[in-house]
Order: sequence, then C-alpha cells, then structure tokens
Amino acid sequence: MGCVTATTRVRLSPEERRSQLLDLGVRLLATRSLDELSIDVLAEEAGISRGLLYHYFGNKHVFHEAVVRRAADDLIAQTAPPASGEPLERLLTSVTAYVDYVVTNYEGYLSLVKGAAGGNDTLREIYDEARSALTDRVFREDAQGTIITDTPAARLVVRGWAAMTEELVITWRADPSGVSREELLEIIAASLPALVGVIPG
Amino acid sequence: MGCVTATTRVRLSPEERRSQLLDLGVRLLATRSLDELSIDVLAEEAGISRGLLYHYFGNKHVFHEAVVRRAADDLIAQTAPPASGEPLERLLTSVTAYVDYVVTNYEGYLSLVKGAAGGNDTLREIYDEARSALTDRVFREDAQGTIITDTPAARLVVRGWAAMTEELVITWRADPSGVSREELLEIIAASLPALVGVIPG
DNA sequence: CATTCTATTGACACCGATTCAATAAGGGCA
DNA sequence: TGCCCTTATTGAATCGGTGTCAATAGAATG
Repeated sequence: MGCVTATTRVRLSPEERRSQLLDLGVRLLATRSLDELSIDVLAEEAGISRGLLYHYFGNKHVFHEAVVRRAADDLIAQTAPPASGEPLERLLTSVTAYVDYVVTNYEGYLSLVKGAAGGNDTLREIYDEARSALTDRVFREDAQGTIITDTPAARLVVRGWAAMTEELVITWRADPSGVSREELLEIIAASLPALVGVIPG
Repeated sequence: MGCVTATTRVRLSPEERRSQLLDLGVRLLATRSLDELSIDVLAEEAGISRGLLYHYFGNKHVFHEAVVRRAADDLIAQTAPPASGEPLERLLTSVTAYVDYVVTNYEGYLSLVKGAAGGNDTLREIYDEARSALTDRVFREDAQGTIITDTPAARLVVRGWAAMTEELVITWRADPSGVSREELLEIIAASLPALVGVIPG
C-alpha cells in the first residue's frame, strides 16, 4: 500500500527537491507521454502542491525541458564511449551501449524521442545534443587521425545515419522477430562505412 | 482587408463543410504546429462557431487525425510513381518528387512530421502509410521481378532508409549550403543499394 | 525558546476543450 | 408565392488543467 497521503509538509533543500522532481519526471515518462505528464499528475505523484512545481520551474514547458534534458543526460552517460581504443571500435562500443539502453528503457526512451520530435525547438536541440554525443566522434581527430573527412555532405550523411539507427532500434525493439541483436548491431555498424561510400565528390 | 466578419450564417452541405474545414486545417499547418491548431483558431479562421467543429469531428484528436490524413494523402498523391518504367527508375522519380514536395511545402510538412511523430498511435499509423506508399514498391514484384528480397532484415533496413531520407531532406532544406539538390538526390538514391548490401545472411 | 528565512501551500483567475438545447437557412411542397 | 420541415449551425454553460500570489509553517540560528 505504501505510505498514506502526506500529513505533514516536508521541507527539503532546493537542490534535493529539484532533483527529486526531475527524477520522478523521468521515471513517469515510462508510463505516460511527455504531454500527458501534467503538473497535476507530477504534483500528485510527488506528494507536493502544484504551486511548488511552479516555484522551481516557471511553467510546464520549462519543466518538460528540464526533464528531457535529464533523460538525455542519462542516455549520454550510459552510452559514453571508452576513453581509449580504435576509433571504429569505440564507436561500435557506443552503439552497442545505445542499443542496450533502448532495449531496457524502451518506454521511457520512446517518450523522450516523441516528446523531443513533437516539441519546440528547445526540446529538439536538447535531443540533438544527445545524438551528437554519439556521432560527433566520428569526425573528431585523434592520434590515429580523423575517421571521416568533415564536409557538409559527410555531416548530412552521418546525421541521416543517426536517424536511421534510431528508427532501426525502435522498430526492432517493438518486434525483434526475424533479426537477432547481433545482426542488428552488424547492420548499424556496417551502415556507416557503406553510407560514407556514397558521398559524392 | 478581406471580408468583414460574417454577418449571416451560411449553410453548406456536410461534404462541402467537412472538406472546407480539412483544407483550412492543412493550410494552417504551414503557420502553426499541430497542437497550436486549436479549435478556437480554426473556428475563427473558418468563420464558424466552435460547436460546428464538434459536430463534424467529435473532438480535437479526431479532427487532428483527419487533418493529418488529408495532408498525408496530398503527399502520397504528389509523390505517386509513374505507372511504367524500370523499377529503380520509378523509385528515383518518386524520391525526386518527395524531395521537391518537402522543399516547396516545408513548413506544412514539418508540422505533419512533428505532429505524427509526437502524437498518438493513430497519427503515427497514418504517417506510416504515407511512408509505405513511397517505399513498399521496392518489395513489390512485377514483370521484371522483385528488386529486394522480402525478409525481416530487409524490411527493417528499408524502413531505416526511409527515416534517413526524411532526416536528410529536412536537414538539407533547413540549410542547403554545401550540398546541391542533385547531390542530395544522388546520396538518397545510392544509399538504398548500399544499405541493402549490409544485410546479413 | 524566540526569531527569521524561505520552502511550501491553497485558493483563485483564466484559457481552451467539450456539451447541448435552442436557432435559423434553404429546399420542397401546396 | 409563402409556409414548413429538416438539419446545419449557434452560443451559453461546464469542466479540466495551467498559471498567480499572498498566506503558512519547517528548521536552522542565536
């Protein structure tokens, strides 16, 4: 049954409260879509008044942005590439972590993607950052040199590859029949060089 | 200045009225996003009462679905492939029409995509139909035979290719610098065979 | 234990979605 | 031509969720 509805008000430090609300927000994304995540629902679940949410986040949009940002940070952290190793191998490790992240956090990830895709520019920008964290490194040059030459066409293609990867993972997770996890990873990994090969010029 | 605000109520046949409201809805998508397309706004623009919208479409969701369906039908009609010709050439013609459609109807198309992506299952399904209209033919076998063998992995890859194509076109249209329309078309067209090549098995 | 700072509340104003009984356009019939 | 009758259309009332703000009460400090 859990606790009874709050009797005495509890006073937390702003950092703790803010963090609690954001965590709860991200957790609730597994159950509802972003715009079903109303102020009412969150206040109810958190056991606080609606007014408190408006105290910490000026309005619903700001709150949504903060939640999406936290979810994106989760994703970025979980798919961080290893510090060392072959550039292509590091990318593969990252992609594998991404696939596994989506598989385990499917519902929440879906809400994140849909919310960002359907939302305002700010939301899309936040999600773009997460994508870039995954893909930008193919342009970053290190001791071994750059993997892909940085041209407008190459940027475009890599961005397209990221969109394709997202679609592949989401679709596969919804119905994995006929394709194994390893085959999926192979498709994604092999796609990037295959696509780079079609860049004109 | 246009006409003054309606003085006498005009009575249309249900078909005419319904059609008028849907057309207006699609047209307004070039200016606002789907969820900024409120009942108030539409009624105002159409010069009718809010109640009438509820008479024709039970609620806002249903109205939005109908608008998206009409916009998707537009897209499908405009990108219909020629009846005859080489399968691959027919696909290229379709893709070219798709690119040109997005270029000219950019704002409205963005609203369509965002609305479908961020919306409920019904909305996504409608948009999926439009995508399928563009891509399914690569599996259809005709006199020349099938272009791509129909397997779960192939279905997945073609779906990914469609998502990539959408991302490429939208991104390119937002900032075409550095890549010409012909190069874009070349990238998209060459991508499909390149991706089919990475299918395992 | 009193004081003070500020995290937290609850009541209220407001806007858009939704309902429904009342209204009137306009085609058909005498 | 003028009445009638169907039904397209309206407008007022309701409801649920957002956003505002002065009032309330933890808890740390002296």
